[in-house]
Amino acid sequence: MTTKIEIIENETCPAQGLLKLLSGKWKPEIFRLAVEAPLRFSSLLRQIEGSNKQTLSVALRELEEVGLLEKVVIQQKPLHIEHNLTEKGKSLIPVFKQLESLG
Amino acid sequence: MTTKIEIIENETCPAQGLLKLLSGKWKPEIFRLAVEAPLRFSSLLRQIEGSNKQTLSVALRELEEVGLLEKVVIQQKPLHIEHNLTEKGKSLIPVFKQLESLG
DNA sequence: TTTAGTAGTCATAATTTTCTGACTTATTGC
DNA sequence: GCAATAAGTCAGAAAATTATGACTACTAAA
Repeated sequence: MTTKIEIIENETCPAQGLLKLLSGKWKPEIFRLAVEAPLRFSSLLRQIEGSNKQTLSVALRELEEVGLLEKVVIQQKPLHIEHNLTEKGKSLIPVFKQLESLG
Repeated sequence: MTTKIEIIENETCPAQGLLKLLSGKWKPEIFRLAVEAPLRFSSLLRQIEGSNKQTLSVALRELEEVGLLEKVVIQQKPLHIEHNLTEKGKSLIPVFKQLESLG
């Protein structure tokens, strides 16, 4: 977490950046759930047991900052907020699939 | 680091495990160098600037514990120790390549 | 014999990441 | 009005990760 995006300096390992985007205690889980369906904050909090508001909030923000998720405000009566995979986020799905096939 | 391998419990995200193997400040870099050539502790320490003995030592041990690297003692006069990619380790190379092609 | 290199370990310290609980704003239902 | 849900923020505490410096054991060279 706190993936200091501003300091991308001396990035000698090209895969390291991407790997960092998905490191952090809950990010892979968040990503997996995002592949299945749009994310809602409060249901995420219920789905990922052991997690907490603060960390999920920061993780979502960071995943958005690096362009893997995007926040969508659904202008309806109760005003929903969804966090969806972006195209960049979707491009990571095959990598995930590959990781899953190993293990 | 300190990838508590014993506690693999409630692993709901299948890719999370693999992702964790390569998370940690220096592991992706170590992995990348291991793809290029067998690793030697002291040269690794020189190659990865900003790193330190302790962390590298723990990272190497953990990468070995999860079966991505293997320690090979070369019984020659000055007694060398090499850390090489295992088959499992090699199987991750395409995933790395994919990660690099994105970014 | 003193120095240098390899390959580490150990205890402790500093830094980062994650967690807890209180609090906020807005809307809906009773 | 009062409680509940959604979607958070904030400060501070706790836990995990990473870094530092000292030290070990062995070999080899000067």
